[in-house]
Amino acid sequence: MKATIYDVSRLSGVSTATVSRAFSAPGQVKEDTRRRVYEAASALKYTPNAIARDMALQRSNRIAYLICKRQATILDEFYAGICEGIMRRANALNLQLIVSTADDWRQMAVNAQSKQVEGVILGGDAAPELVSEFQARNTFIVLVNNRMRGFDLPCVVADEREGIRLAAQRLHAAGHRRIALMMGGYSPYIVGERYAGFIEAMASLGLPVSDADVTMCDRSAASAAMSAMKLLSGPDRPTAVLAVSDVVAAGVMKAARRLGLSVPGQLAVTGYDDSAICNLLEPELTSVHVDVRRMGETAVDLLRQGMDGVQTPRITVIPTRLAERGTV
Amino acid sequence: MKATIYDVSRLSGVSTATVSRAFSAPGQVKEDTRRRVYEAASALKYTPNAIARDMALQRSNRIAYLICKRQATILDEFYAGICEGIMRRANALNLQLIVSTADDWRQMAVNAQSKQVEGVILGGDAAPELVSEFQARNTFIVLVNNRMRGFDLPCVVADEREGIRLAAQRLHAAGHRRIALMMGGYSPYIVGERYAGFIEAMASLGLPVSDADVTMCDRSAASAAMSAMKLLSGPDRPTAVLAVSDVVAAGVMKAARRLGLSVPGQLAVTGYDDSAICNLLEPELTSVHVDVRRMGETAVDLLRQGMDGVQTPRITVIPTRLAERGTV
DNA sequence: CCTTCCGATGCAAGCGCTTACATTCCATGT
DNA sequence: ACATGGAATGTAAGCGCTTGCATCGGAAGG
Repeated sequence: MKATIYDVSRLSGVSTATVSRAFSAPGQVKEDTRRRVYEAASALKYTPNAIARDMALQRSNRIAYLICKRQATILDEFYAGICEGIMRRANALNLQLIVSTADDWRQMAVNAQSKQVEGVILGGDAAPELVSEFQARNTFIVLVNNRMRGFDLPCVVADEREGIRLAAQRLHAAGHRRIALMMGGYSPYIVGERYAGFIEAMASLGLPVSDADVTMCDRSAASAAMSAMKLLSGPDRPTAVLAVSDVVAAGVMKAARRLGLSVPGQLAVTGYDDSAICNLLEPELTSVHVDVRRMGETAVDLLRQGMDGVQTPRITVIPTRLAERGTV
Repeated sequence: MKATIYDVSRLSGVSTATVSRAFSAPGQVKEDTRRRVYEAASALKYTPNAIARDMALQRSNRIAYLICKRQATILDEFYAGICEGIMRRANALNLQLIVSTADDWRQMAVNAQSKQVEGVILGGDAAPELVSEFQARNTFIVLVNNRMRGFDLPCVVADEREGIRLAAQRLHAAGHRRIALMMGGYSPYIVGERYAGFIEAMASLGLPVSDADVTMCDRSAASAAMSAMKLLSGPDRPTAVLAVSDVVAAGVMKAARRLGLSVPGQLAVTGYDDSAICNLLEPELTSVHVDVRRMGETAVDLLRQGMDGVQTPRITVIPTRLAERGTV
């Protein structure tokens, strides 16, 4: 039913080899012949069969993006952004992309092989076993938004410390001296970096950090609001909160409203991710911006290069900046 | 390098045909033989090569999800939800999924063929030419969140009218008699349905609809806020606003705050989509819930069946319900 | 006019799997 | 002991493409 290279060959009166070359190496075919082939092809509505091509070339051009985080999926704007970047780049580079969340990674590692996946992008924090599994099947790996010690893998991460530093600096510039950190619900790597960034920034600003001012909560706004209530209801409360995500920041703002604290008047807040909700909150949320799409694109580029045997940098850092709005 | 069916065949001492059967039709192979085959396979870390299989079987098991909406992508929570459902189901049914946004659909239609795409899910409002293009290549099509007259295509849509009706009813039950509708920025189909739903609902509640109470705005919160300012600042203002999306609702709430109107005290608001932001707004937003994931899953099921030649229903309606929170 | 050489083309062998058809095996029935 | 049939297995021909190598044709050089 669908036209094959044979049909084109017959109609144009040249061999299949020539037809093949006319498409994949036009330079090797005489102008005139090439034109005849193209005519025949379009008359037959012929398009090369990518599957057969892959089969013959012994490659699959397939990559996978695994989101390794409990209940974090494409619905999470952050991962969606990365995914968006990955998709775009994959399409552009003619790579098949398989996206999967982590819940079934055990099995994923297996049919990653059967699906002939040549490279895999691991988002969130991947289990070391998973990594070994892929390495054993010598599938090329790129980490995104994570780093793993013990494994020498290329990774692309945001400049977390810088992001936090920018936020802290901004708060300091606005006159805040007592700055609290609210974090939690993220991967060890992220939590680690942001915490370290906070400590560094506070030190360089010459501000003390009290243990009471570093609070853990989970990633929901409700949980954040609860923790924030506790943090903010004391008499000697911080005047600014540096939240680990926009959702947490939203929780903090809820708590502030409940306690009758005006934002930014009596309490300044910064978020992280610069997600869509920043513009919806009242006042609009100042937040650390990361170009997630670029992270995704970079990851694919790295993967592509790695698969092609090109040497790639171990660590690619995507810059962060502060998107200033109304909460400071 | 990678073990093939031949290697397994040799090691286990049976023919490749038997190995093949041991994997794809275990019932046809004697218990004992099957075990030998499996042992050999796992010794060689063999996994069937899906590409070769597809090639032999003359099918690709590839489908595509095209988001046909300017600047709406996976970043839009709504589409992300559908996409999530599609991915899950596609993975479960062992289908390759290609996700692409609409900007390059022209070319997409072409390499959809070369990539051997067997079926395509069209999200948002697709161009009729696109549809014809696919039909010409006889690629099976399923529409999601849209319907197209002139084409007899299976589609899965949410029960928009019911959703609007539920919201209107709820507002009515809370004593509101002057209910405004704020909409815009969506596809003709969605706008049409929701508008019709509004008119229907108001009629059945015995409430009059004044033209002044139906406002158009685009999909951003800022635009919505502006329109809402106008709508709400007159002396004879509506007491409730039924917004076409959560973002628009957020804009309305902003306007209300700016005008000093308390929500829900002096103004009730309902949103649509029941997205993550509902819980972040203050007060939390009452919104129409749609099981988008199920929409995606259903679309894949429909596609699968269609590709298999099974007769499928023309229209699948996913029920909607009202997620009640604090803005009514 | 006849080599020489190179660009253009054709030939045919795979790539790893499935499957129709042929063959072999073995448990029955007689 | 032997015919018989169904179950288990083997044989080999594809699926649509690429590509190393062989072949051909014509321009350039002698």
